[in-house]
Amino acid sequence: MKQGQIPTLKQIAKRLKLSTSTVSRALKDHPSIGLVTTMRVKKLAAELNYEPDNRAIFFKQQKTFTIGVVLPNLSEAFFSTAISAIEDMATAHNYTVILGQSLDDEARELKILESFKKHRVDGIIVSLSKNTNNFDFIETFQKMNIPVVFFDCVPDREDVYRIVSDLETGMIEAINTFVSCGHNRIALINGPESLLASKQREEGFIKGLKSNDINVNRDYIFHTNLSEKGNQEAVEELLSLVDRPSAVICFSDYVTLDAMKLVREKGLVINQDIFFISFANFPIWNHIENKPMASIEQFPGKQAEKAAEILFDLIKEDETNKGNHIIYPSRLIHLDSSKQTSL
Amino acid sequence: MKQGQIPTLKQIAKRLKLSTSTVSRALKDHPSIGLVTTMRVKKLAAELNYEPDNRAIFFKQQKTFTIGVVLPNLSEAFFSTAISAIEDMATAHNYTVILGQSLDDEARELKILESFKKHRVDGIIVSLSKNTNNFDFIETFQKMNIPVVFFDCVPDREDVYRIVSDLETGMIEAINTFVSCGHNRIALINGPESLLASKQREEGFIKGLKSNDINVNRDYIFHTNLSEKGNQEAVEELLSLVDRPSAVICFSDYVTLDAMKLVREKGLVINQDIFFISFANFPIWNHIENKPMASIEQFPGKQAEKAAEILFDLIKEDETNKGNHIIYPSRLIHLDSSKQTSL
DNA sequence: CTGTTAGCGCATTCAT
DNA sequence: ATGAATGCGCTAACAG
Repeated sequence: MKQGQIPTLKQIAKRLKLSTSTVSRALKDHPSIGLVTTMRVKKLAAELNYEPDNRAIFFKQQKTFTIGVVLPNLSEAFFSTAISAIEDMATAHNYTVILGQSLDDEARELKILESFKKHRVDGIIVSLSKNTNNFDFIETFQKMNIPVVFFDCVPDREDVYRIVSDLETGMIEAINTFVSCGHNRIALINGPESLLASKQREEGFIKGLKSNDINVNRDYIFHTNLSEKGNQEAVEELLSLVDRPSAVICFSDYVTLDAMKLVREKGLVINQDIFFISFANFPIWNHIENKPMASIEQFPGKQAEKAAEILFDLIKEDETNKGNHIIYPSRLIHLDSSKQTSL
Repeated sequence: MKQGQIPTLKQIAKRLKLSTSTVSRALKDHPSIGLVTTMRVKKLAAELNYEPDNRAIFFKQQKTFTIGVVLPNLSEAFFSTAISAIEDMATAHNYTVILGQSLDDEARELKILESFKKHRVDGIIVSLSKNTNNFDFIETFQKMNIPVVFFDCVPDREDVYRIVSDLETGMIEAINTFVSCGHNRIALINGPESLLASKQREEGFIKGLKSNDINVNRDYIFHTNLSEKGNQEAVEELLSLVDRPSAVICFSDYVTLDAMKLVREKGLVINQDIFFISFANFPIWNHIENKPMASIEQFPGKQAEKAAEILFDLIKEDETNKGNHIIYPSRLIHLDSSKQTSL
C-alpha cells in the first residue's frame, strides 16, 4: 500500500507486454524502437505518472548528479549571490546542489566535506573558512576523483582550481579616489594575515600608495580577526594615533559597519572627520545614511558562475587545461553620497 | 585506473577470505560477529580508507537521506538563520539538505519542487513564495508519500503541517508601545492581501487599536507588493494624507528600509517627525543610525528547527499527531535608540 | 558465528 | 525492432 503506487519500468513493461529494456529505450527516444511502441510506452508512462527512480540511476551510473558547495556564511550577501549563481548553473546542467555553511569554523568545514564525500557528490565548490589551515582534504578528494574548485577565499597553493577577484585593481582605484580628494593619511584595516585575500589587499595598498608618491606608513596598517571585537580594537588603535588617518580602507563592509559605529560613538562625523571605503559592496548601503564613499565590488555572481562552469567541465572530464587560476578584476563603486554631507 | 582505488565490501571480503555479509555486519558492529573478525575487518577497512557507497545504500533502502528545502531568498537574514537551523537538525539526523531559492517566483518554486521529486528526497520543508497561489503540489507529494512541512509563509489550508509565528502578539506589543509614547495616528503598511501573514498582521493591528480605544481608520492601512517601488508608493500615499500618521508599523524590515529612505528624502526626521516599528528584527539595525523604535522578532531559527523536527518525525513515520499547526509567539524587541534623538 | 542467495530499478550488451 | 541476461554495492532473510 505504501510504495505500491510508484510505477517502475518493470510494471510498465508488464502492462504492455514488453521487456523492460524496450520500455527504457522508448522513454529515451532510442532510434531503434518503433514509433508505435514508443508512443504506447510514453502514453502509459504519462498516465501512471512514471518518474525514473534517480536512486537507481545514481547507482547504475556511479554518479549522483549532485554537487556540494561549502561557504562560510549564507547570511552575507556576497555568498547568497554566489549560491544563486551556482544553483542556476546546476539547474542548467541538471544537477542539484547540496550545501553547507562552515561559519568560518575549520572543524565544521571538514565535517561538511566529510558528509559530501559520503554522499558521493560528483564535484565540490568551496569558498574557504577564514580559519582553515589544513588542506589535506584536497588530496583526499583528488584520490577519489572528485573535482574541487575554489573561489573567493582560496588556498595559497598552485595545484588547485581557483577563481578569485583581483583585489589590487579595486584597491588602487580606492587609493586614487582618496588621494584625489586630498587625503594622504590613508589607513588599511586588513583581515587575518594568514589569508591570501589579506596579502593581496596589502600588496595593492602599498602599490597604490607608492604610485601616488605617498610614503608607506606601517603604523597605518591594522589587522582584525573579523570579529566585532577585533574590528573595534583595530579602530580604537587607529583613532588613538597622534597623526590620525583621515581615510580608511576596510577589509569588508562588515568591518566598515563596526568601524563606523565606533567612530560615531567617539563623536566623530563620518564623511567629514573621517572617510571610508570598503570591500564587497553590499546592497544595503543604498538604504543607509552615512555610508562609505565607495565600496569595491568583487562580483560574487561571476566568480561563482565561473567556478561552477569549470567544475562541470571537470566532471565531464573535459580536462582541457583552460588555466586553473582565473582572476576577475574588482571595481570601485561610488556610493551616492548626496545626502551625506547635508547633515 | 579510474575508480580502481575505491574499495568495496567485496574487495575487503576477498582479501580477508570472508563473505560480504560478514564484512558488512562487522562494520556495523553486529553482535553476531566474532570480536576477532570484527577487528580484522575494521582494520583493513581503515587501511583501505573504505567508505560505504551511499548510492548503493540509497538504492537498497529506498531512501536518499536527503531533505529538500525551498525558501524565497537566502539573502534575507530571516531565511539564512532558518537554513542554518535546518542544516544543524539534518546533520544531527545524518541527513543532507538540498536547497532551492524561489525568489518569490511561483514558476521557479514549482521547478525546484519538481527537481526535488526527481531526486526522491525523503521530505521537504517549504517557506512559500509570496506569489504562490496554486497548491496542487501538495497532493502530488502526498501521493508519493513524501512529507511536506511549511513554515513562516504557509498555505491557508488546514490539511498541512505548518509552523508559524503568531504575529498578533508582537503587533499588539507594537501598538501598545506607540500608544504609551502618545501616538494615536498609527498606520500599517501591510504586505499583499493574499498572504496569510498579511491577514494576521491586519487582525492584530485592529485588535491592538481597539484594545487601546483607538478608532480603526481604514485609510491608515496600506498595502505593498513588497517591491521597492510598491513600498515607496505606499509611503507616498501615507505621507500625503492630510492627517498624516505619526507612527508606522511596516510589514518587514525591508519595507521599513525603503520607507525610511523616502521619508528622509522628503525632509522628515525619523524618530522625531515620524516613528517606525517593523517585523523581522534583522541584525544590521544595531549598526545603523536612525533605526526604527523596535522590530518584532519572529524567531526564524526556532520555526525552522521545529519544522525540521516534525519533518523527521514524519519521515520516521512517527505519525504521532502531535498537532500539525504549531504557533510561536512573536516578540517586540526594542532597539537601542540612545543615539537616535541626539542628531 | 558465518556463508549463500536474492533483489532493489535501471542501462546495456548481446542475442535474435 | 525487440528481448534476455547481466551487474552496479549493499543489506537481510535464510541456511547452516
